[in-house]
Amino acid sequence: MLTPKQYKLLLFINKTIKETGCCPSFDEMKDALGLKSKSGIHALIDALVERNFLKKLPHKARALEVVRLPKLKPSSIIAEEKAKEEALASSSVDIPLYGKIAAGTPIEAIANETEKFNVPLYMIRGGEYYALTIEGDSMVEAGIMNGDTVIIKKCNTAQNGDIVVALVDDSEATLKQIKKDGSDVLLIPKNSEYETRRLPASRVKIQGKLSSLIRTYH
Amino acid sequence: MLTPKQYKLLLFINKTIKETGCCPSFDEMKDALGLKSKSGIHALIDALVERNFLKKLPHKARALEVVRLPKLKPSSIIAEEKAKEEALASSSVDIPLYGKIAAGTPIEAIANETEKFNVPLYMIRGGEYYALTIEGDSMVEAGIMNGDTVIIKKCNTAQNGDIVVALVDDSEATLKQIKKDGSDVLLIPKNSEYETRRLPASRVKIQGKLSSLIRTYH
DNA sequence: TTCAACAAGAACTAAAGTAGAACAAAACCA
DNA sequence: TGGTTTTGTTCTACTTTAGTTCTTGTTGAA
Repeated sequence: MLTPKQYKLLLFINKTIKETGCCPSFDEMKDALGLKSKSGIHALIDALVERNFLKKLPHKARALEVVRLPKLKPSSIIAEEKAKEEALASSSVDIPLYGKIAAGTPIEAIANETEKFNVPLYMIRGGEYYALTIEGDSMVEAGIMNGDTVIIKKCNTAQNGDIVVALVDDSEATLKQIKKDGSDVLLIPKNSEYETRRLPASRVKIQGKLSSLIRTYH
Repeated sequence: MLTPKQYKLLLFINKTIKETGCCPSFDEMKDALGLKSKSGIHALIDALVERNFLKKLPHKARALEVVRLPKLKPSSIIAEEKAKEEALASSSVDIPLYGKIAAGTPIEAIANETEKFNVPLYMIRGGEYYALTIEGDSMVEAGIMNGDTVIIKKCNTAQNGDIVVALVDDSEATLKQIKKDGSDVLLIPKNSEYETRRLPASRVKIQGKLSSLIRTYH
């Protein structure tokens, strides 16, 4: 309907008339819009008259009349709609569920067509995440049970004691606690029936860090 | 009546005018529809003018006016909205977080002013739920660790072997596995260092059943 | 296949906005 | 009334923004 300048001017004219009772001069309008010449105001007014928002008496001073204003939605409604949209956007997100992990195929091999897993947004702040389903009981003493879903934050490095998704020899992915021991890496299961594996660091790639865990009881 | 694109564009124009008072430029419209060229916008606008949804002043900038809005939505738009609604509905809800549980105050005593805890909707189907934070290690062998958050489904009864929130003597709430033994009830911790308690059924009220568990690592 | 809708990009044209100045009409004030 | 001030009009020149037109494809449905 209107260009931004036209709209701004129309509002200014309307406001001035409402407040002072008489309409602003061209100079006042150019100051209000931050212009240095009033010729532009003239063009804007012509456009507003043409679009039937203003009436004017030619060659008369301060003889403008606002015919109508574009009807806006109340700003409260706009704010409400925005809040709704934000709530929708910020509630939760889908992250890929890459499949099961225990010992077996590396994650990237399963990473093609996968399910999505919906998690609350507060679980995933800053970074890229994916989900895995736990298979086996090698981490039960860390409270990670068979069938649990774990949320993994992608990363390449880890600190001693972190529980990570480790890829061994580019072929076998597993979730274990990691510790560095010189040039070796220890992959520590949290189950006394399993044994810690010691591997040269070159054979182990970290594919992510355990970020959270979700378990559902039937 | 209208193609999905035409419908979307018309809505966008209407929304922009209603919110800002001035109508969008071709470039803004192409961005809003995710196009890379504004020539497509031109065609869409022509179509909308032809169908008498829009009026325009040719060769004028931002000189569009919405004549009317369609009462019928293109079916693909309806489908899209449905999908969106479903996504929203299936995303998540807030349930009350009543506090910590271990041994101590009954839940209803803490139930007054509480935090909210946001969980994905698929975790809570049919029934009333609340959340608790686990304090202590009496259930570690069931994979329930100190600091975990558990989602509890309210109920009054349980089956043998369920993990429940049990209220003893109306004064002490605890999360334990439950088993019935004649007129007695067994409250079984899942930690060999703790002892099973045997209580007459009359002293034990069930306040909910363990439904799911959420753990966040630092 | 053929048609209509859609998409992209470029080339082109027109309008909007900016500025400065000159001038004419009106408003104002002794 | 006449002169002064205020105000509105018009013109040119230029830059930026916006709209139009064309060509070339793609896609999906009748």
